[in-house]
Amino acid sequence: MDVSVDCVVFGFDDQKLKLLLIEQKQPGGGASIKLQKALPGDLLMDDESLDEAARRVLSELTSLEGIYLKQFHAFGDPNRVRGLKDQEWLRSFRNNPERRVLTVGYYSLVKMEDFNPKAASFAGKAQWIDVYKIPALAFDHNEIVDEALKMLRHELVADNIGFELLPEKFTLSQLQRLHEIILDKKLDKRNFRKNILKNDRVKALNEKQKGVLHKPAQLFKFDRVE
Amino acid sequence: MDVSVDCVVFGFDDQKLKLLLIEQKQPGGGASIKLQKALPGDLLMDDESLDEAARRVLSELTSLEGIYLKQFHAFGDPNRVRGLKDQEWLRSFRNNPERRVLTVGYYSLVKMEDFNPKAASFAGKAQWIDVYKIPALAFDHNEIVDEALKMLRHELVADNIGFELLPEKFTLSQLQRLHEIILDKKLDKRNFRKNILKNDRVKALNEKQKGVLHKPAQLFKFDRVE
DNA sequence: TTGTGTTAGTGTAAAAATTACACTAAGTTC
DNA sequence: GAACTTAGTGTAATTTTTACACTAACACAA
Repeated sequence: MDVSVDCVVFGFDDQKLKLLLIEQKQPGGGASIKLQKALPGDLLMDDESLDEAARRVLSELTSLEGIYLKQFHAFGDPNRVRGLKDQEWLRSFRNNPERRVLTVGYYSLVKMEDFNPKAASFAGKAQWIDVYKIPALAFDHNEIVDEALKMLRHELVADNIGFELLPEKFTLSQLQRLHEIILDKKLDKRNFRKNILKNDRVKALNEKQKGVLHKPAQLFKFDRVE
Repeated sequence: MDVSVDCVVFGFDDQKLKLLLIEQKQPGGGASIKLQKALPGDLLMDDESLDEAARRVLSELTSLEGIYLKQFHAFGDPNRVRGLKDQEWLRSFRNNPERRVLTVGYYSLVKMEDFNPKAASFAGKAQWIDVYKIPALAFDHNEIVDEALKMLRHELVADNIGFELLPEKFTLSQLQRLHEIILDKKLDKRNFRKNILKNDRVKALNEKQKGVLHKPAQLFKFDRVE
């Protein structure tokens, strides 16, 4: 059996929660097939752990290091790579396209400003897609995305990991908007701020927002070291 | 690469939290090797999903159906089956003992009364071991157990799954003792009861404990259907 | 039958956490 | 300096959580 990892990479652009998807590679030789979008992922290499593989996939795609990355579920349906389009594609790229593939899902939080797919070397291969407008993906990737979303929503409130999706310096309004969009519900401004600020690792900076046409907001950072 | 599932099966005997471990099979042919205890598990069969495999392992071992069972983590260290004793054992039982094995961990909650290892057909192969006295296990099974325990502790408070480890009819004192032992801390009786009883699915029965030499306790059941 | 041992079962007041809610402040642009 | 826009702040009411001690019901022994 083959084993792969797939990464569900979340990003946030101040308006929408997005997902990093890749366009499947077109096989060489003219015979064009129906391409689908897919999660970035790869087969495990011989001497690589699951975490290493996931980190490799991420860094090959984005050149980013030190990104938030967490295993969340293994997907092992024996038919998960047996879809028609999936088989067509696999026949072009795998020695054993029929072979069963188990995949381990990772979800990852990226500061979107840190990665511009257009600028990356394999230009255009990857793109940020609105999480609420995901098309039909290859394999069982839609299911994997759904699970990752559940996980994200859960960890967002349980562990306050929202800042992983924001720039180093952020305002509390940004963070609140992020929560509201991910959880799809309005939050009370004052209560939200109280809640965030009781976390000691959220530090106010001596710096304000600039170039906005209203009262500039205080900037904060999240202190990783305790 | 091979893929297996391993089941961390918890049980509770009113005093201790226990784990179902099996003694590794002795290879035939006299050449006795050092045997270790291990988690029940098996390689995936060709057309079997992960969940199905885990359920099969469990039902082959205990003949029980409808047991609480949940995937919790995949373990993929490339060297996780390369220990000396592990290799020795694998050489006796596997065609490709060197082959890398990824395993997916499941944790499972069993009513201990439902399964007596002594009585099962492969008598003596399995046994209940105190979770706080686990010996060195085969492969990375100690690590798997540790992760499962974390998961159990978390779900016990988050989802109140304690009754899965108790008989159909149980008393609140039993349930409290269970919580205290798993979480390793004393709980306040009154607050504990309030907390449990605000869950509508915990139903008082018209029945009391019998044969105890003190005030008999009210029995409760957990209503699975909503 | 009475007393003893043992666990079951119950309520309340104090403290802490969560919720709901509305106005002033600080910038920008015209 | 007026208009616009978002930032930022406190308090009272409600809910949730905590701490805590005595009576009730049974078995057994005397």
